[in-house]
Order: sequence, then C-alpha cells, then structure tokens
Amino acid sequence: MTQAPSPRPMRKDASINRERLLDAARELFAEKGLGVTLNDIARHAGVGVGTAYRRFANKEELIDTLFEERLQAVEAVAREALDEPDPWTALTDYLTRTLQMQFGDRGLHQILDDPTLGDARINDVRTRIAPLIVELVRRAKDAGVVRSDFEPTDVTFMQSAMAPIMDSTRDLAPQVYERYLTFFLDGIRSDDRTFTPLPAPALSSEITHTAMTSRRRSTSRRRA
Amino acid sequence: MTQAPSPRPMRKDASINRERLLDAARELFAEKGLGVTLNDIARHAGVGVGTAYRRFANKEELIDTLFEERLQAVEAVAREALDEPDPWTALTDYLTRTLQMQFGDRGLHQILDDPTLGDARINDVRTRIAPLIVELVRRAKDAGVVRSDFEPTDVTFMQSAMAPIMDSTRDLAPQVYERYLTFFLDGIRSDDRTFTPLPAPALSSEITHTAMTSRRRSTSRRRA
DNA sequence: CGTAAGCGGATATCGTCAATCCGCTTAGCT
DNA sequence: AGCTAAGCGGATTGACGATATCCGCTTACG
Repeated sequence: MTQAPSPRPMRKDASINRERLLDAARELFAEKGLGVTLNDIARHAGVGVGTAYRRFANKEELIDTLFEERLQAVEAVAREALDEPDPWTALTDYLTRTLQMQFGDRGLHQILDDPTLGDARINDVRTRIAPLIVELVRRAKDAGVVRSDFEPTDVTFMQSAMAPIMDSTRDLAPQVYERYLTFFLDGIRSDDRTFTPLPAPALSSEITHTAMTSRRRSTSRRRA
Repeated sequence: MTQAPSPRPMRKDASINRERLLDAARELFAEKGLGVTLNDIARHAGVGVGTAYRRFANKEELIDTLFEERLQAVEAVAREALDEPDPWTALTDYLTRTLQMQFGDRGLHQILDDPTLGDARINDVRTRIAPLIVELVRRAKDAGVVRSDFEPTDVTFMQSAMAPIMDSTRDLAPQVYERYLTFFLDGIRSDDRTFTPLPAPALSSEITHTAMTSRRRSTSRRRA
C-alpha cells in the first residue's frame, strides 16, 4: 500500500534507503517524539539529508505514513477490549494497554493527544476510536463497576494526565506512571473498597528531583 | 528589599517604568508562562525593549525577583495546612489551594514543576516546602485517612499530572481539572467509600476536541 | 559501458529571540 | 530658565536551529 504503480519500480539502493529512513524515523519518533528533524532521521538512518527529502516531501508525510499503522493498532486494542466479557477488565485493559503503547512511543502519544497533528487518514482512525471508548465506558457504567458520574471524555484527560509523569520518569523508573494510573482507577471503580496493590513503589525524593530536573523536553513546535 | 542603598535614588520616570515592567511581567508570566520574551513584556508594559534591558539584565533576573514571593505564598499555604487539625482536610486543602494557584499562574506552575528554573533564593524556598509536604502526608497516613502505600513524592507527580489538563481546558472550562483531582483523591483516601461529588461536569466530546486542539503551547525553551 | 537515477551534505533561507547601540527626550538641580 | 546626566525607544545585530534545495559525484542496471 506504499508503493505506487509506476512503470519503473525504483532502484534497489533507493528502496533500501527508504526502508532505512522509515526504520530510523520509527525509532526516533518513538524515543524523542515528533519533534526530531528530518536531518536527524537521515543521519540516524545513515543516509544524506538529500535522500530523505527525495523520498519524503517533508516530515509530515513521514509521520502520516508511519502513524496510521500505529493508530490502527490502538483501534485494534479498543476492539479487543470490547470482546472482553468483564466490563471492568475491558476498560482497564484498554487504558493499560494503550498507555503502555504510548509509553513506548512518544510520537504515538503526541499524535493521540493532539488532534491537530496528522492528515485525513490519521483523523479517520481517531474518529473510529472515539465511539469504541464511549461503548467501553457505557458498559462499565451499566454494570455498575464504575462510578456513575464517570464519562467517556474522562478517559481522554486521564491519558493526557499521565504524559508528564511518563516523560519525567521514563529513564529512571519506567513503570511509575502505572502507580498513578492505579490511584486513578481506584478513584473510579465502585465494585468494592479494597485498594489495588500499587504496581510500582513511590520514587524517593532524590530520584523525584532528578526526574523533574532531567525531564526531556517535548521537542515539538507549532503555532504561536 | 528591591531598592539598592545607592546615593542617587533613581529618577521618577525610571522607577515608574520599573513597576510597569514588573506588572506586565507578572501578568504575562501568569497568562502565558515563563516563555514570553522580554520584548513581549516591554511592549505589554508600554515601554521600549531598551528600558526593559536597562532595568533587568535578562529574563531570569525578572523571574527570580517575581517568583520568590509567589513561592513563599505556596510555602505559607503548606504551613497553614499544617495548622489544620484534620489531617485529611490539611492534605487536600494544600493540594487544592496550590493547584488553584498554579492554575491561575502558568509561570508558577513551571517554576514549581521544574527545579532547573530559578536561582538560589528560589531553590531555597523549594527546599523549605518539601519537608512540609512530607509532614502533611505522614499525618494523614498516621491518622489512617489515606492509603498506607501513599508517599510524599506522589504529591509532586499528582501536581504535574494536572498540568496538561489545566492547559487544555483553561479557556473553555476552567474548573475541570478539579474533577480529575477528585478522582485521584478518591483513589487515595481510606476513610470511607462514598464517592466525592465531582466539582465539575465532564466535557462533551466536542468541547474536549476543541480543548485538545487549541491547547496553548508551553512557550518555554531550554536544553536539547 | 552509457546514462538515468540516486546520492551526500554544504549551503541558502527563514523565523525566533536575546541583547545592544545611539540619537532624542526629560527630570531635576541650580 | 537652562543645563546635563539619566533615561528612553526601538531599529538593528548576531546567534541559533530548522527546513529545504542544489549540484557535482557515484552507481545500478539495461
């Protein structure tokens, strides 16, 4: 779905380089976010900038190509969650799994969090995901496992709330964000009142300080 | 504490302009965050850039001057909270009030959130605040009103989690972040299992979309 | 082996921000 | 009233970082 039906198929070295660029982009977007430059990507791929610009008009094109597939994966997770019979597990699985994906891929997080990013195709997938979340929440509420004043849009804000935690602790204590997700989920569920065991210990104040200090900058620009 | 004991006291117009600059800076830092330029501030104050640079060597100097007082206010809130006899109220008052301050002042939020910012004086205040939080949490745990696996550093991350919510909803639905604070607090408290009534309704999906789309950019730079 | 396709990367272009400089104005003293 | 040091505005300079192009050299492949 990526190759055009042109007569000449593209020289072998050219398509190798194209793959290299895509790999490098995947890696860098995941690690540093969408802010990385095409130059960075080219260098990382071991090719010249010129090559990068010959294959992709600009960074956006690369992003759109790459993240359509990632977003579809998120959609798939939502659909799988809807197959889960237990409504609480369904909702938390969705949250846990998508946050995990976002944790491993800063670019994905940015794309999910900022509807401004991405082309029509990307928006398409986003549009398909929204109603799935609505359904997940509806089921959980109908089953009475979630407080009745919880709403689908709360899922969105929840996810964006985890972002700064992920960013500041990614290198030092990877799973800490799950700790806060747990607090949140315990504040949402209505089935019983035992606390969920926390999946990660709290950070010491020293580590917390380091985390805040060395927080990676988001790297993305745009608008005034 | 701001006037030097120099012989010549400073011309009247000069000190008027200085005040104007400070006012403008307070306003812009609060509204747009620490990323605003001295040029912006000068224009907002209705004076030339030259004047700004004559009064303050650079933006940092202005920030340090302005935020020492703001941070002291945060410290005061923590001390007041410690006077509160009920440990749960003490802890939540602190969180609620400081988040409210941060909500009204993006610059304050940035300073609190990023220990890299600010000079020695600022760090001084920060250092004085930390043990107060430790004490607030200790009391709450001793009283058994908070789950026993909650730790002081959790307060820090909590605050930074609220940031993206504040930023994206500030203009559209000012108090929504309190909704998420409530979810979180309900996930933390161990006294009973009634849910706290949510202080703000959920956002509709349309408004949520708008919020995410028009999220103000953080405006601050620094490092690679 | 000829040549169109591809390549690298130096470089032009643009935008943003910090900071300076200098000709003009004015407060405040005598 | 007149003088002058202090202050003023804001155009301008310089540093930087990112995007995107251009062109002389290399290489795949018919």
